[in-house]
Amino acid sequence: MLIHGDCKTELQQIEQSSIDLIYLDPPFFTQKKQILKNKNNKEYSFEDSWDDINTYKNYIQERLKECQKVLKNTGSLFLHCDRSASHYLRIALDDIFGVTNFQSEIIWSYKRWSNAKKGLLNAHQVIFFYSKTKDFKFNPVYTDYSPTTNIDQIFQKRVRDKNGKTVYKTSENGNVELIKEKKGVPLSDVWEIPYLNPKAKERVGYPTQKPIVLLERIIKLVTDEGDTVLDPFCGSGTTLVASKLLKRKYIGLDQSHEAIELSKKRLDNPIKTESNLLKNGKESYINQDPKILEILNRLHIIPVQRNKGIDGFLKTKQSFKPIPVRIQKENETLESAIQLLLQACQKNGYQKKIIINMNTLQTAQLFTFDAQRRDENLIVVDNIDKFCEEKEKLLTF
Amino acid sequence: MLIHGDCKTELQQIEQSSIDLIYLDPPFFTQKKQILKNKNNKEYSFEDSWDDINTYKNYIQERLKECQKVLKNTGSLFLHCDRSASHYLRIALDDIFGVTNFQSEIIWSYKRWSNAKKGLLNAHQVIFFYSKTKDFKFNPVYTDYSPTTNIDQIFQKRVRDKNGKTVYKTSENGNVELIKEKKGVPLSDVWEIPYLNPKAKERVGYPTQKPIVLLERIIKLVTDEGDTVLDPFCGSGTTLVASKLLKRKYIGLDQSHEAIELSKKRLDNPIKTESNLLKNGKESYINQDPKILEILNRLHIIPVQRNKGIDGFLKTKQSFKPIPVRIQKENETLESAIQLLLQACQKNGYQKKIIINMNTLQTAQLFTFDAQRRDENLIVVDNIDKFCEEKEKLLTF
DNA sequence: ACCGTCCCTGAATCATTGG
DNA sequence: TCCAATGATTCAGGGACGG
Repeated sequence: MLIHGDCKTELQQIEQSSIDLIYLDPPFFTQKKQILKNKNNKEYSFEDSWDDINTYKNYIQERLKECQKVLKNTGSLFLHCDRSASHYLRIALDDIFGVTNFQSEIIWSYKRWSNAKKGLLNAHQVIFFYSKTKDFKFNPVYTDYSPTTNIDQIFQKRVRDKNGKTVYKTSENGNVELIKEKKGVPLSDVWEIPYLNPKAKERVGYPTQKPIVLLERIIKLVTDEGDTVLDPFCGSGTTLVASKLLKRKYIGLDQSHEAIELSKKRLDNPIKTESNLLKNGKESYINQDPKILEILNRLHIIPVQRNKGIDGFLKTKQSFKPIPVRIQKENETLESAIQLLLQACQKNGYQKKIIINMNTLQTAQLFTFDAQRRDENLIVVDNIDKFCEEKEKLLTF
Repeated sequence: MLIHGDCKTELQQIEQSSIDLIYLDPPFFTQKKQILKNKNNKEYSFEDSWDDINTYKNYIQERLKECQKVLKNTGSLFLHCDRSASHYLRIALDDIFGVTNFQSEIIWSYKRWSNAKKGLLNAHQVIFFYSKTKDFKFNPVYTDYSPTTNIDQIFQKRVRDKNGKTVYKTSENGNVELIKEKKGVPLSDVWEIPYLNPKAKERVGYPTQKPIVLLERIIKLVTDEGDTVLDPFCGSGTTLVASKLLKRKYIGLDQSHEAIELSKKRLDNPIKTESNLLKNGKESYINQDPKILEILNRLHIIPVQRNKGIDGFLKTKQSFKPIPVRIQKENETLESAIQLLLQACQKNGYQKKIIINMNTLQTAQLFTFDAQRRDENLIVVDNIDKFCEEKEKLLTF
């Protein structure tokens, strides 16, 4: 739904406690008129000059109050701003939502073309995350371990010794005991997401347009399919497009008729730039050979950088499992690959180990077993594609 | 110099306009007593519980006013805080230093062991950077280009076309014109610096201890050798240790006698943890061979990821120069290395080109010249170490 | 001295072209 | 058809300059 008008009055028309997520991207108090042209030279703009900070503060405050009323008890609000007035906005939010409902100060950090400024290059904006109550809806997101994490070790069980100190548990035979799975690292409050590139197709010519991926992350975090998302300053409609792509209901408000028209057009034909940087990003895998990494990636294996014998650990949809994998290297016999893997696993009690056999990629069968290998709980994968298909099933052993 | 006492009164004893940098790391308003034990089980603590936010605000405000007075006109203040009270602190700073002297909201982001909290993992703290006047001292820091940057291109000159649009300049013969030098990417306001590891040698057992590298970055940014750094809440003395290591004068204040004693001890025997993450970090160079990268690094050459012929561009202490370099590869004759480099340089008007000859690393002479190569402005470097030594001189051609 | 306006800057990265 | 190399475009910018 798209509504043309000032959100202060329009929000009063919306049923109370009916919205799951409000994302606001109001003027930032830059004290400038924000102008941009689209590809057809049509100009879009909005005014962001104010008499003083108090005028601005009151303007936002009035609207935030209305936002609070329409939120469900399980709902959340994300307020996007920058250093210009973030401190005043935060105080207003504390006031309206209560200090205890402050959840996060999210930092959106990005690389950006630079300029001649004396001092540091500004490369972040701030998003305040408040919930209406402590019972807010939240879908945890887990990320990969950093390449520096010692993945061998975090799978080990821990106990407290007699002094109450936590130590890694070792069984009688000197082996380490392993925990079954790890979910990964909870998403942090610093989000590195590429800035909307000058050449991106996603750009529509509206000033200060935000990337769809940023909005998708927010929407997924606190809503489910079918929930309702509201953006009181919808501008070019990024929030609404992201909501639509994620099958959420959406309500967009804006004072500018042009913004509403533009949003309508975008919703009919949503274009989203797939960011390669975001996809491939920092997993710029330091030591490993690109070919090997490609295979690891295809098999959803988390790469290990610091181990002679182990190339990675297996990952399922939900978690990492302590199943070490080695891919046979180019100048390496299958036997020596196996030896290296087994050596690296020696003192660790891994239940299963996997070798990817690179000699036999074309064979129809999935596995090769023989007696000795079965004893060692070693699986030799002969057909990567088949393994890929059936992995989820196989991992429930 | 170390002074035991409340900085409010002690600051009044310090000469006005005499300090180049103040770094403060006051209590964050966590409403908890901060306690930690060192390796010998000695307990350090400080109180961070307050009646209300106003008591806290006043406490800090009074001390910030004294700080402002002792700063030189060219001086700067860095206030370290976290989300608990950053908004109130910022308002106090705006008030005391003036909005126009706000320089940056620095985000110190780090990876951290996770906890079970519902919501996002807190993984950043905030450092506000204010200058006393607009004429503050600032030593720019430049970082490497992103691997995705088209370095070939950004060396090209640009002009405005008849429509006033900026385009890259092309001379009559179709060649591109190049600008003389590039400095690199200005340091941004988001700093990814590893959190002080619980096991780091650097740790002395004082709660909320900050990493020395963080302080070093701040100190280098706004002071020179011989300048004076002041820390009114010096705690374990990290600021002072960093100042000492960088040959700055230092003044440390703290109300806790134990903190002063600890600082004294640390200053006598400073231990700094070298962070490999920070050193190797993002230079996880995707395509290039690690051996090649090591050589590039040794020669202070900025790597190019996306070019068949060019391995990197030369970097001096101050800037990058558009001088392409190729390192002869393992299975490559010198002649074919030269051909590849020349080919890659064809359309670009590079003045000089450099080949690193990997066959002759032991020879005493630095260069090989012959007539043809001189015409092509090609220098063949036969001795890397010698080249390294004399590079700065040679580059002033 | 202050404000608005113009003009210059520069790295990032997606889209397009080329092989 | 798919990479790799090249090109285009940007300014929740920022300083200089003139009224």
